[in-house]
Amino acid sequence: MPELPEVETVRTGLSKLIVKKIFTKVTVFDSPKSFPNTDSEVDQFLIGSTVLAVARRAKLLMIHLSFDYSLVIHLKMTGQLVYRGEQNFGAGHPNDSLIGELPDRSTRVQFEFSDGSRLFFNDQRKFGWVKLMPTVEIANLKFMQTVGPEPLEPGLTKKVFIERIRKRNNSVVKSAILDQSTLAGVGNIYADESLWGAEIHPATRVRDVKDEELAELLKQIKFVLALSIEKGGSTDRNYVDAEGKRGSYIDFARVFRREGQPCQRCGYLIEKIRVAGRGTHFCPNCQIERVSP
DNA sequence: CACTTGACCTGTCCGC
DNA sequence: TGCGGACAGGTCAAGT
Repeated sequence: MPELPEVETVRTGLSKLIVKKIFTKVTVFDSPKSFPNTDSEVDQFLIGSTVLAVARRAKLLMIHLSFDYSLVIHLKMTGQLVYRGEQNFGAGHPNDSLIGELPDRSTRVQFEFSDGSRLFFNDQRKFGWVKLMPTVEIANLKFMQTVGPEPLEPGLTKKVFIERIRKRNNSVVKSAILDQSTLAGVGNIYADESLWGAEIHPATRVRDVKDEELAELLKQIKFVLALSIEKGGSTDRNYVDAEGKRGSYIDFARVFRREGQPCQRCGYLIEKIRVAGRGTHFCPNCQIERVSP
């Protein structure tokens, strides 16, 4: 579930909630995959440390700590990072929260701070992970060495984007933009949304897409990601922010989960097919697949 | 090598 | 209502 806008929303929320807090206790309900560190590493480098900052690169979250250590977190499909103050219920109105009292059966790790507040790492499908490591080692992670540019950074010009995506000329365009080494942060939702915006059929080979269409695709990717960050991300089923609240991008989605509904551009009914092994939503009238001769 | 497919898990929904 | 199968937003390893 969490793609760039969701992870960025969690990052923003956590920045407001946990910076300067001091870790006092960690309870791991499901190791080693969720949290592979040994007790002695945790005692030595996490307990007693202070949160300096919360950062993001692609879909990875990093909680930087004193003593030059960091917690690195990937939410994968169903991961959540939810903060709770001293009272164990969601922030705001009860309706804002998708989840009840914590920990619950999806809780993998519980972190406690010196002021009594807590941070929960929940993950129903157990694909996500949390790892405590020296901050300097983050750059050596294989993922960090291969991941492409941030789509919302000014450095990602259309020239750079076209150059990178052309390396996947033989792939279908949806697969190429889902590839984190092409650019960072696009997942299934925003792939479909941006391809609709650029009027490109998701199964078109990259080689059959013109440069100016790729430039438009990049523009649409930037647009949908920025819009979604503004809306607090997409909550399809699982995703919640650091306060347990849902995001509202889905209300603005043009194709994702809108099969059978009229296209906002032409009125044809949105269809759902499989492309690159993923559920794919598109308009069969304004996104026509082209095949090279 | 470039690209696609299956595996990792649990929960939910749909059809019989 | 019960049960089997398909499917779910990400990434990697294995296979073609």
